Amino acid sequence: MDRPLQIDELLCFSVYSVNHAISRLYRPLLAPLGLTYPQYLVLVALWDRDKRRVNDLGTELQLDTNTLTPLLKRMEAAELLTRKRNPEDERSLIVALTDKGRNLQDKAGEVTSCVLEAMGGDIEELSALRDRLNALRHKLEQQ
Amino acid sequence: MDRPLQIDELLCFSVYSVNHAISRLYRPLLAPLGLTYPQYLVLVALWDRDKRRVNDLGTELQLDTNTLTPLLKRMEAAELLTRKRNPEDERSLIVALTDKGRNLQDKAGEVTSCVLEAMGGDIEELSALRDRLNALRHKLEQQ
DNA sequence: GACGATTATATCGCGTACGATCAATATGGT
DNA sequence: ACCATATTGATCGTACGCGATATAATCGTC
Repeated sequence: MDRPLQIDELLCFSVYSVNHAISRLYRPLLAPLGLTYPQYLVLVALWDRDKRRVNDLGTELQLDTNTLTPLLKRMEAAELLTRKRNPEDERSLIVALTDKGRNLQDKAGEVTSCVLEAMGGDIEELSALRDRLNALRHKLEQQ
Repeated sequence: MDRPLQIDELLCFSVYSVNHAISRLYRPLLAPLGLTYPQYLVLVALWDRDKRRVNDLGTELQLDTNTLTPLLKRMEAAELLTRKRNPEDERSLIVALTDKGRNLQDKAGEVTSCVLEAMGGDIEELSALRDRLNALRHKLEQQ
C-alpha cells in the first residue's frame, strides 16, 4: 500500500512531461515566425494588453526580471517590441509591441489550430483540463 | 466568437505555469537533499528500475543525452550514482545508484507528503488530473 | 533637502532543454 | 577480413528559469 510511486504515477511528472511535449509541439510551428515558446507566451500577453511594465508582464507570466530582461532584449532585437523608460517614473520600463509584433497575431491563429488538432480537438475536455490546472496553479501560488 | 484567447485561457500556458509552480514548490524541499527537480525525477526513475542505459532513462523521462549527460555527471559528482561502460556493449553506459542515492528514497517520502498537502490533498482528484494529463501526453508523443 | 527604505530593472552564475554535430563501438552483408 | 551503416553517448551553442546581488530612481520622514 505504501509502495513507492513509479514515475508515471507522479502528477508532477505528468505536468513536467506534458509541458515538454507541448514545447516540442510548438517549436516547429513557431520557428518560421522566429519565436521560441516563452517568447510566444509574452506576445499572447501583450496582444491582450499592450504597453506594460516588465514586472506586470512578470506577474502574469510568473517570471522574474532575471528571466524576462534578456528574453525581452532578444525580442527587441528581433523588432517585435520596444523597451522605453517611463517618463513618469524613470525606474520602470514600458514594453510595447511594434507593428511587426502586433501583426504576428494573425499568423498565431494557425498555430493555435494546429495545437488544438494535435491535442485531439475536444474543446470541452481541454477546457475542463485547463480549468483544473488553473485551480491547482492558484492553490500552489498561495503557498 | 473568434476573439483571441487571453493567456489564462490557453491550456498550454496552464501547463507551463503549473510546471513552474511545482518546480518552485519542490525547490526548497529538495535543496536540503542537494537535489534539483529534474535530478529528483531521475532518482524516482532509478528507484523504480536501477542499472539502466542513458537512452533508456531518456526514453522514460523524454530527455535526450544532451540534457542527460551533464545532469548525470553532476549526480555522479554528488555520488548519487555511478556511470560505467557496459562490458557487453562498450557503446552503452550503465547508470547505477550508489548507496547514497538509494538511501535518499526514505527522505523522499516526506517530500511527497509535503507536495501532496500543498496540492490540496484530494488524492482522487489529483489522480484523475494525472490520468488526463498522461492521456494528453501520449496523444502528443505519437505526433 | 538629506538620508534611509522601498521599488524597478539589470546582472551574474548555475542548471536544465534541445537542435545540430561528432566520435566510438557494434553489426550485417559481401 | 572489410566496409558501409546503425547505434550510443558526448559535445557545442543558444535560450530559458531562478537565487543572489547590484544599480538606479523614487518616496517618506525629518
